[in-house]
Amino acid sequence: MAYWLMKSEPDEVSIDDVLAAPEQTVAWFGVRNYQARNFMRDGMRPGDLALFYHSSCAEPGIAGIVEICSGAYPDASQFDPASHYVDPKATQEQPRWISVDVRAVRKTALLSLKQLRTIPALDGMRLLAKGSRLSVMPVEPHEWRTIEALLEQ
DNA sequence: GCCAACGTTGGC
DNA sequence: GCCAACGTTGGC
Repeated sequence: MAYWLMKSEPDEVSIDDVLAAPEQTVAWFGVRNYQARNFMRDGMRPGDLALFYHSSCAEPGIAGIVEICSGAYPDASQFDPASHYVDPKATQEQPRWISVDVRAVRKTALLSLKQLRTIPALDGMRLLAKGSRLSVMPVEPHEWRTIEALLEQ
C-alpha cells in the first residue's frame, strides 16, 4: 500500500464536500499535469491512502485523509467542451487524462503548511521542496507516520 | 495582486 | 533538440 498527497482548492472541492458526497466519494478529475497523472495512473491502487491538502486558500494545509477507491479511468471532463478542463487533443480512443475515485476517511483539524515546515522529520518532504507545484505526489511512509501522529480528529 | 518556479508550446 | 514566449500554480 502506498501513501499520497492530493491538493484541492477548497473553493472547488473541500474535505467537507467529499464528506457530503454520496458514499463520501468523489471523482478526482481535472489533473492536467503529466507527472501527477502518471502517479495516479501507474502508482495508485485501491486501498492507498492520501493526505487531502487544501491549496490556494487563506490557510493552506492538510485537512483530512482520503482512500483511493477505484483504479484509473478516463477523466470525462477532458471530452466536455463546456468544461474548463476540456482538452481538444484528447479523444475517446486516446484519452490523455484520468480520474480516480476517492472516499473520505476522516476530516482532521487543519495541519497548516506553516506548521509542516517546522517539523524536522519532514525536511525532505516533496510538498515542502522549493517550487514544488505537483497536485498529486507520493508521501514516504516515515512522513506519513509523522503526520498521522500530529493529526487530530 | 505579485511573483518565483515550473511546465508546455511551437518556431527554427 | 534548443530555447524563447507564454501559461499555470500557489504561497504570500
